[in-house]
Amino acid sequence: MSEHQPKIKAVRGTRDILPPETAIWDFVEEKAREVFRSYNFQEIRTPIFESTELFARGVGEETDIVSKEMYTWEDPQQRYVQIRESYVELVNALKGGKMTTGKLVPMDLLAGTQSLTLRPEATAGIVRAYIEHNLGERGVNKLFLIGPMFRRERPQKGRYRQFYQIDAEVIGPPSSGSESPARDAEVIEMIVTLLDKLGIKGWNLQLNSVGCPDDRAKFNEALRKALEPVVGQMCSDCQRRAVTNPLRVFDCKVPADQPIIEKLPRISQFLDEPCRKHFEEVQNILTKVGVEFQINDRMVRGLDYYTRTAFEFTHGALGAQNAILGGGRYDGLSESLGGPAAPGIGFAIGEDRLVMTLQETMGDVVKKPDAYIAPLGEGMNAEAARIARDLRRDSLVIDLGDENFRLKKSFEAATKAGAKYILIVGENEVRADAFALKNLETGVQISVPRRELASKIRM
RNA sequence: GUGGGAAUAGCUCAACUGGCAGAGCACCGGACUGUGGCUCCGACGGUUGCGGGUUCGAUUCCCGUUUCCCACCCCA
Repeated sequence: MSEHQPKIKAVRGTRDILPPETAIWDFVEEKAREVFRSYNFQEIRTPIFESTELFARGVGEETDIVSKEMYTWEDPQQRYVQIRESYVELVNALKGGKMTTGKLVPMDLLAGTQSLTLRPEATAGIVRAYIEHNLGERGVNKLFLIGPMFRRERPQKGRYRQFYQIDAEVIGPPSSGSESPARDAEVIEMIVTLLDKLGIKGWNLQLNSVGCPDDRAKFNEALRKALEPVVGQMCSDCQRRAVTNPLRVFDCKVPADQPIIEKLPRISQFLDEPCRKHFEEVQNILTKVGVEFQINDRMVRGLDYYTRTAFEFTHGALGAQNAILGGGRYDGLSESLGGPAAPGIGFAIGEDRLVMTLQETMGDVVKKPDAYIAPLGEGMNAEAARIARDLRRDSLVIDLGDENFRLKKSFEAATKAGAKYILIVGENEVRADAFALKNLETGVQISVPRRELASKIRM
């Protein structure tokens, strides 16, 4: 730290997650892995950046995410271009010089760059990997992914430009049963199990079916027609929505608009027979397994790929960003990315928001040291290191001081670290090969022979 | 992207109408040279987010800017 160098800070919308808060994050991720494991999900890790086209085609060009929130850049492809140029030179020299690079490579490669994007969500990347590695050959895939996502939105509480999602997907060829309502119900019930294990109460599950693309087209049409005569009486937001995205009218919270919205057509009236039965069966299973939900036929989800089942878990005390997780079915996504038919359903938990709901109720998930070793006097660091190594190999959590500390300072450090025991390693102890072990909670101190240290500390 | 509020020590916050920038906690040292928490004493800690303007004088008023918070939008 020198003079008046301006401090470099975390950039807008990003943040450091520091201890002890990181312990809560570990706790959440541990529980997630444990629960997912019991439903036979396996972890997948995909790259944090992908080709821009993946999200444009997968998530949808017209969504807010793709149209204005992605971190996208042109990535130089120099080596590729150099090889191409020398290749062209070579060919021209041999054959008399008619060849142009335009015939060799696609336009974006000719320009020497390719468009890349930091992933704004997880599903597109997972489906890309599913297609790329022919994962459908394995039958149904139950996958989960934990990691950061990036969206260039204006930050506020519970909304960051780098945020973390815990994502899970069930995807496979239709013959594997991936289309079954049983999968929808299983995934939702799994979430409830996870929330229970995390001790999160007061959540609310909203459920809807957004039908298949045909249903939605008809619904959109009907909605437009129904809005035409009444939209003039609605709030300015709704007037705008009626033009840009009529579905969003249902998000309106203006009291005066509610009677009008109540009378608008609902997606539920436009579901075709298979979609309707599918949705009924999802509800049926959820009811049987005792998962409480509310049908909300006003809930519309913002990503283009959703079909049929859509759901959202909300939690009070999160402010305006009250959705802790959301998900749904995406039966046509694989095809739209050039892959085989691969119906799927998945969800993404906003880990930042989940941790927020936990922070209040959570006491102490930090693992405190079992013992603090206090070397006392010259040459004792080495002796202490040896003992620490033995105890740690015995799976104990050991913190270690320094031989230059006065004993008082070692005690203070041990207390601050929250250690259960302090172990003094001084000349007297080394000579006797027995060490002073004091329980910092009870104040009881005993002398313990070297070989009994681990078992005494464990008590 | 739009609108509103805020920013002072590591943390939580004071500072009247424009007049020497402070407290509690934390941290470090001492009282106490091999025994912590309690107590007492002391020290450290700041370009008042940043840049400009008004003024004899700005943490305070004005303009700009950055970041956070709240709401919109949207979503996890």
